[in-house]
Amino acid sequence: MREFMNITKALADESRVRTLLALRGGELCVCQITELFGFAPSTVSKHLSLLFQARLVESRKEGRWIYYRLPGKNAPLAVRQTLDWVEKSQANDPQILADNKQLKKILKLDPVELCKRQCKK
Amino acid sequence: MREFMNITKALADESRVRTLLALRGGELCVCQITELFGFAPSTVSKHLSLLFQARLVESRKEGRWIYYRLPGKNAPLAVRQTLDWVEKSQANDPQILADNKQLKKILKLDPVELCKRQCKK
DNA sequence: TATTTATTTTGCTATATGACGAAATATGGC
DNA sequence: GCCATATTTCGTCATATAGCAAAATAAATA
Repeated sequence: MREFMNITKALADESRVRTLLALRGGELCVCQITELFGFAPSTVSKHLSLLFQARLVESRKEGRWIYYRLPGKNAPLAVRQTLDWVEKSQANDPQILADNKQLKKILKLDPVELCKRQCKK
Repeated sequence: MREFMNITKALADESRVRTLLALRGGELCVCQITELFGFAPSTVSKHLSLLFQARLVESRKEGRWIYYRLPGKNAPLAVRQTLDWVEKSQANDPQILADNKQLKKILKLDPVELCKRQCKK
């Protein structure tokens, strides 16, 4: 139950749901997700931390960057069922479609420049 | 998205998840659910109201009693998928099994006596 | 080693939420 | 109509959460 409630609480915030759907296209570093939402990096980090605790995302460190991604086949059944359900429910939501579009633009930018720019702020 | 977030927020509370699973055995009146949790009736009413807004439960008025139940086949797809997911995930959870056991005892009591007792408190 | 920079942690504030009890709203029975 | 009672609504309090900015970490580079 505890684990399940970690999952439902993680899903009870729109930004976190949008994050999960944004990750469908592949892993993203924190600054790319930050760019997508326009939040402070610390806010995004907190959201990712909650998703991570619920095991709804995995992460990978590469130098100074930390990439977050959806979990693979080896993920717990509960997690996979959750992600299936969320994707099925929201794949065609207007907000999610807009996010996808915005993400494409972000992915075209040089991530190094992107991060640098955010740190200046 | 709004509707989906209503659902995820409704699920982000343990009592509400337990309520959904308690209703698998059939409709229950508010005082029966109140008895199960030991909360104040107003608290239970609020929880049911949130579940209702998310369309995760339906209700039926019979005299002074209001019965809540899981929605039928005519429920929106999103709702049915949600309930399937919750049931699949939690059907064997120890807390839920304990609730089932407790529910059996409650169902043996005369609901009229049950409600009367709660109003005295 | 010192500096830059990507991310997280911490401290803070505003808002949201869960709990209760009291009051309000039905509805049935006298 | 008046009382009893099942449920909801309202007001209040304590706690949880989302947001930010600033400080702390961690890692590449000068």
